[in-house]
Amino acid sequence: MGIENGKIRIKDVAKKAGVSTGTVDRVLHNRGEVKEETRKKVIDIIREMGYTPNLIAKSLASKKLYRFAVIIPDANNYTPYWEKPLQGVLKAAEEIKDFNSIVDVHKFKGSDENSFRKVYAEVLKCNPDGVVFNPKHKKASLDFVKLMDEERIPYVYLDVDLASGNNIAFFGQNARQSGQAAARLISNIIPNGSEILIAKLAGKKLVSHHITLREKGFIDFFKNSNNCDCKFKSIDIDLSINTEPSLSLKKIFGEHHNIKAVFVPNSRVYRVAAFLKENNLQRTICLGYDLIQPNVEYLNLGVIDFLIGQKPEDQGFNSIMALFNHLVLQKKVNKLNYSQIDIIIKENIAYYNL
Amino acid sequence: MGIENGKIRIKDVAKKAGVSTGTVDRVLHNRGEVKEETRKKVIDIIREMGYTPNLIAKSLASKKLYRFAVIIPDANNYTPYWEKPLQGVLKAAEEIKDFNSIVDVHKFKGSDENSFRKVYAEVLKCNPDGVVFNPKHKKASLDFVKLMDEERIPYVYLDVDLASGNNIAFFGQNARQSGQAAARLISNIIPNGSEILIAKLAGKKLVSHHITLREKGFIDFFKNSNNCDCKFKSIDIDLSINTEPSLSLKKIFGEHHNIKAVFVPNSRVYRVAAFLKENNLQRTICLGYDLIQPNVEYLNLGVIDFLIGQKPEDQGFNSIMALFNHLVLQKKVNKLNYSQIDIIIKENIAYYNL
DNA sequence: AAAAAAGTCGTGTGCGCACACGCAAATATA
DNA sequence: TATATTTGCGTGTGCGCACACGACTTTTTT
Repeated sequence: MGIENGKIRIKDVAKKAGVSTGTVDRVLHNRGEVKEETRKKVIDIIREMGYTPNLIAKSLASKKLYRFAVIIPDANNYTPYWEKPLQGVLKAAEEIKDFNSIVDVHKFKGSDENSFRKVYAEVLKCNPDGVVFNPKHKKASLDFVKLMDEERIPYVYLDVDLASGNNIAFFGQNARQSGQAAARLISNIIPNGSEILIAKLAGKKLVSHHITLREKGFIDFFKNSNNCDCKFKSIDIDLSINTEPSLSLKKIFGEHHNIKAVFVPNSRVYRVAAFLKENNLQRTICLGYDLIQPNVEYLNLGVIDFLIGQKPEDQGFNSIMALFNHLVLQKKVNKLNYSQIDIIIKENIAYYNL
Repeated sequence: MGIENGKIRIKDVAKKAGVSTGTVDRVLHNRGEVKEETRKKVIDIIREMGYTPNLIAKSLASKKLYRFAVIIPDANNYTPYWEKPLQGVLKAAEEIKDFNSIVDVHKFKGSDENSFRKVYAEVLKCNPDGVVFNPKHKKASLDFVKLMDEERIPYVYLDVDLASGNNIAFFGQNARQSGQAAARLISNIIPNGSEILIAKLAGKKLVSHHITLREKGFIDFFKNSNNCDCKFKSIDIDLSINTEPSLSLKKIFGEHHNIKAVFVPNSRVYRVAAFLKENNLQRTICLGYDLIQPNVEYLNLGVIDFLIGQKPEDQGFNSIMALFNHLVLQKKVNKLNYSQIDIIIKENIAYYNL
């Protein structure tokens, strides 16, 4: 190391400037107590020698402990999905822990806005240096964001893009575009004039913005494509009713005999797959979202034909790293970060589902 | 920091073991000069307290400079592909440079075994601490590997798996499986009884093992699938003849009128796409490999229907990180690392081609 | 003019670890 | 028994940086 290796240290700058390391340090951190004249000189020499701080040493010497808070829905039987971003978050936590940075994970009940409000109040009390959160509850999230802006706490959106606020970054999928990709895959396969079922399965009647966008992209693709005149049948299925989704699906398939494909714009596609299998409808093309366990099983059985993936682990990981880069390393981070739209079939799933 | 923050330091271990930090250090580095009895005790306490070294401090204190060498084919007009792994390598280099680690990139002429031999001789002279290389030339690579084994230099295979040698890791695609994925995509679309053209375009008559495996996977899929009786026509096209590939393709399409799909098991698919476009054969399903620029263009034009990607940037990046993890962080690294088999269509390419 | 305050700047210490050095006890050699 | 040699271990220093402390100079106040 040292200057002979091309690495300029504070010491080298100080020597050349004819001052002490302390003075250079004060200049570097804008901590004042330096005569303007010497400050200028030091700055010049810093530039001239191309000094860049050694991040390793910087981190070791710094007593500042960075605390990052993560607020995401609790993974449960209905939404095992959120385990994946969590994995990524924890991996990031491991990776930055030697840089005086720790990550606290807070979970809220996905469907419950008040639960979210309660959690963010807790988080604010901890005075975090940065926050990653899932702004699925728009109103509450806007309130949260306002508070963080006041306290100048930087924050990152995960999975959903609030589209307003001073977030330093967003990580998630371009929902509309993913619907278009899904449409292309299906339109490749089914004959002209087929019917397509769009099945929106939700915990309650809550169909999220996300899902709407996916559907929109899906339908738009067919609209804009000249050689494909398929008919759509879009239905909402309330999974909190325990005869569902069987009830609704039976009815639909009974009434429409030309349904060649089912598009499920969220991760509950395995519920539809179960129905298809039980009723010997495996030849119906079935496409849904996310590589959660039951979906993967039906894909391997050949009941689900395609899954759209979005690397939720990476999203979780990158969210934390965005905060870290912004605050600790003071690197620039991209604001809009769309994940890949992964197309998963039986033959390539082994290399995604790690 | 310190123990009150849950961070166990050498000092803490030493105190609890009733020895000095020096002794703990000797135990940690297996540097001997410790009585077996105390060694045991220290080891136990390390485990008990869950000590993990602070990588930051470790790196700062270490005077050792790690040099990694990378040996890959030179990217040129025929194989722009190799720019991608290089990008990943350079990104990794940037990321580890504060950890006393530097990366030297050496290029050889892809088609020339002697060029490869010359380069590896140079590399060995530099006494690298680790090597990442592309063992496309089997014989020469085996010789190289032998020399490295003698010098106990760890090495990583990139893109091609030599299947012998003491490599610490391999990064690349499962070629056979990627052929299967390709087959599924095509078989979904084309009607039963169609003909499928398999066009192997190569610089000379050199068809690599890679390509053979992709073809094998492709054909096997159809064999094992019961409801698909397609006919295959497999041809080799020598691109060093400058009337190719037009000449061969014209002939084939003239003789076979039921070709519904073309499978090109490497990145030269854009040459076929150009032919299809010129001859108004866009309706033929066209599938090939790798997201190089001309391929991407034809995908966006709708001439190429699918591309199979393999994240070569990640492969390059991960190869270096494997060496780094192995040598510097002394973490375990997986030996066999198959990349994802990315399925790329017009609608999702924007999120892959960065 | 003396005392207080403010403005500048150098020095020293510690972050957690690696490693050189050297001391003391145990063992070997004479 | 005296003298080498080995074995086992503690101490000290430095990696590049952040920051506290104190010293010295200049300016302000009384």
